[in-house]
Amino acid sequence: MPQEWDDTLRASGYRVTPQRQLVLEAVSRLEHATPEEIYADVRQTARGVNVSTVYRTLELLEQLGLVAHSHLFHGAPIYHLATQAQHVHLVCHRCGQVTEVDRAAVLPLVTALEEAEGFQTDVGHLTIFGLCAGCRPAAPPLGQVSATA
Amino acid sequence: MPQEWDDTLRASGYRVTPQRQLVLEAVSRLEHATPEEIYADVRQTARGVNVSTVYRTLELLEQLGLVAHSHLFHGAPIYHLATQAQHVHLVCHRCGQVTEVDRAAVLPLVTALEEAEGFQTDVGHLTIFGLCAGCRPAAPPLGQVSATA
DNA sequence: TTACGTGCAAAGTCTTTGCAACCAT
DNA sequence: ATGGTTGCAAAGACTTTGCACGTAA
Repeated sequence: MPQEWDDTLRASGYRVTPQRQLVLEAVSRLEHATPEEIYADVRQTARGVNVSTVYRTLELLEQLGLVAHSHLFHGAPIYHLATQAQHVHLVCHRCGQVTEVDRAAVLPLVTALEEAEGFQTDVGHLTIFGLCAGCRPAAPPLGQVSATA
Repeated sequence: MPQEWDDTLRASGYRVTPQRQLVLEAVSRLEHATPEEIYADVRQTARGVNVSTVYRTLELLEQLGLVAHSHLFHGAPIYHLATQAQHVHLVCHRCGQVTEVDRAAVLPLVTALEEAEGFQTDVGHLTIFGLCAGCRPAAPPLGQVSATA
């Protein structure tokens, strides 16, 4: 259903504007982007668009359930289409690489939390930090960030 | 070993100062606190301490592996003692309650990611969003944030 | 036509940085 | 004594807000 976004807007009493389309397209194209990146992307098409519009639009689109965000890095919210929300982000502490894994990978977790705590996990909002296959050492001590003195 | 923090500092060539002690105590006492909250707490004891010192100290203590932080809410880093790092935070979307569960609860996840992706999960950094037992409805549709129009 | 949405600029929040005085070692 | 630390204030990064004009419906 990624084509009826405009219906969703209108159905909720909001207007369909080029800015909103541009932002949604940017989120779709970039897949994982900060407001700033989305802003930059949008500007390549329409120079007039303002940052505040991007923020306001992202907020609206999130309210409507069209996009979602997670906090992958320090202070930078990352937006993505809600239709891709049902995956989990793996973020590598060392190289910063973001990998997506299917929600199936975390089903054992969801089940465990459900049983142990009665907690209903929001899988689409889940971000997992650690070391990716390429960065993890052979015998990894699960270390903290190495001090730089 | 929560008493040898000063040795850790000195061993790494850093000085032991009242400010650093106060910040560490605040993190310990508050358990889950933002820099702002830590600052407020520290000020109750020593009025002279400055915000920038709190930030600098948190950064240092994190480098040394004495404290750690996670991103629990919108843009707000939450600090806690690294000795309590090996637990997972469950954050309720509706009531905001933060629950801690033992890392054992996520072992199935860690194992699954290890096998499927070769990804080494940093359990201490893991924050899971969802609905807590008290907030989840009987037949919960895992909804987005409700629109306020 | 009507009022929702946008651009613009200013204000706000949170965090970082430069520098001289200060104090742990 | 000596250089790591701190306080202070200013700068920075990111996000929000007020208002008048533009525009979707």
